[in-house]
Amino acid sequence: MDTTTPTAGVNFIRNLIDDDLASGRQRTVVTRFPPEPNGYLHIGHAKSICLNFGLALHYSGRCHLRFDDTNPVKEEQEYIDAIKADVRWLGFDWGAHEYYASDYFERLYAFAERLIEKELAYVCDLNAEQIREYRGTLTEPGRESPYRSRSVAENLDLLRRMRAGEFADGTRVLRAKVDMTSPNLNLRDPVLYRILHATHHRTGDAWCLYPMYDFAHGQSDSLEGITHSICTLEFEAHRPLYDWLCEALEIYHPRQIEFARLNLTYTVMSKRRLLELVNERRVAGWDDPRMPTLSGMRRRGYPAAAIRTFCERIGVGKSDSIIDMSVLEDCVREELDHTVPRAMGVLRPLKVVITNYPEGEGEQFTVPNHPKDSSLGTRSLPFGRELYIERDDFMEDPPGKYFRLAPGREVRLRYAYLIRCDEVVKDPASGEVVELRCSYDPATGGGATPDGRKVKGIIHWVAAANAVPAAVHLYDRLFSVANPTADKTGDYRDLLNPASLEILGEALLEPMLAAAAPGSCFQFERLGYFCVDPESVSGQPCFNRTVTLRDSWAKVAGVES
RNA sequence: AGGGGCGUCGCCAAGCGGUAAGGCACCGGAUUUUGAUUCCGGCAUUCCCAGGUUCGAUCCCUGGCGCCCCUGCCA
Repeated sequence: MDTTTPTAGVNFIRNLIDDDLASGRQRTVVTRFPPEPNGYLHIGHAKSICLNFGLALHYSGRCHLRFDDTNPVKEEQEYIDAIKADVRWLGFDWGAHEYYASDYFERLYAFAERLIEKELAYVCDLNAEQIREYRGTLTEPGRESPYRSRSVAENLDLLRRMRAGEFADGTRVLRAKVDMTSPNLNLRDPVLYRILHATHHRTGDAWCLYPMYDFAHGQSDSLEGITHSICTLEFEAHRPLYDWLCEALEIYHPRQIEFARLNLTYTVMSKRRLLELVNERRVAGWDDPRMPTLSGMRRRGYPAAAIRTFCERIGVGKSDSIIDMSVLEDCVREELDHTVPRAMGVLRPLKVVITNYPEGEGEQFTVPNHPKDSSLGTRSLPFGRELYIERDDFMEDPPGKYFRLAPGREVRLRYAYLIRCDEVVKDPASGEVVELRCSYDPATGGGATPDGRKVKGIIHWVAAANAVPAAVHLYDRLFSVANPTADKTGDYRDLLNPASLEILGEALLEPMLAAAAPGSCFQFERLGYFCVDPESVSGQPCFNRTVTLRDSWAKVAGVES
């Protein structure tokens, strides 16, 4: 956590908690992260996780992991497993505090009977459509259900028979008796329980009656002694109901606090849409490196520490916002720059022959693995007469500020020699440049420049003799517009970036990279950060580009073209 | 004349009556065997608008304007 600025980590929620602690309203802080296991976690969840677990850490309290599993038709064990793995990977530990709303089903049911006994709930026989009609509209009050005044005995009998499975799905619900004329629609006798003859991933067929969010979430919070129940803005209108239920049930009453959910440019952040992308095969899966999911980012090579820094940096507020992707990328680069070893890799190879270098010979240069952190050690880099350089590092007719290789020009081969381009060999048929014939200055080995001559261009390279062939996946933004869901009349899927994935099959890497372990990350000098794909096989590695390096040349070149 | 919430630099975000923090982005410039990193410097006389209270208002009051959320037996 950044402690260099006095306001780091401070937000309105911290202020509210400080007040609660100072006034004696609370003595400790207990938060919870309450995912529904119906999809994979994304960076928006990371904001909530960092907030809730971060608060617990800051106040020496605790944070529970609670699965909000009240809708069996959408939830699966697969999601539970993935969510736990993601939270752990992000660096948080819920200890023994792993809970499930479904573990409270019996107690929740008892709460329902208590509400009926207090004449604050009733079984309603209206169907879904009728309930909607009776609810009224935003500007007109609703009407009371004809079943609203059933006796306690009848309600209890009906609810018990509902639980016993006597009635079909949709035929009856349990409703809270609040106020059908409330301007807050959530208070117009909200549904508390619905009949669902569905098998639950944890409770099996024990129940055919399942509580709604409003009758499960706050009650679970209460049972667990949550002091601050932090959720996103769309639940603000539910808070009066949250409060009403705690009062009606006369149970411990946590405080609900709402904050703005995270939005990021060039991506989408709803589980519904992410599920669509997965199901419609527009991406390779939940962990596709282009996805804003934690599993996707992990596969992409984003370090967990970078995501934590990001969540700290963006702050917590109540205004709808959309964070620029560059903020996240900056966090990723910062983390990787400090921690990751450098390597040489050529993505789009162009053959270079050093004509004055002795044939059949070679040498090894000992080079540092990190320019500033010597603790990362050194490695040996082979050099020889035949090399490969990046195609982008040669231009036959370069523009003004280009200072890489061109006919007659001299550049430094990083950590090796100065070379001059003497001749350009082209494919006679296509005119494509296929080889460069260069000469080197033997006095400039290992970076030396005895005569002090100024050579601005430094390019990366790989010796042909022992280059490792590799596949490289280049990832770019998933969508081609900053806010793909802004236009409500269009389909966000039409805005997918067709160039979000580019597969390079002919990259050549330095020998050391052949043995790189899956998941390990490197900076390919001058190109960006790359990590070994988890499904990569040894000897024929597959690298994912995590993020490019900042490229001020690209800006200049872009302006000139 | 439904209710709730929000409006401080291009994007986030501090600020809580005493005269606009910070980050990202952007623009310079220095160092550099990565056009990277690092480092220096620039970047809101102004806080949605209009009135009012006050010696003094981004912070208080009044009235506008704009955006978001709520009419699932989803969460």
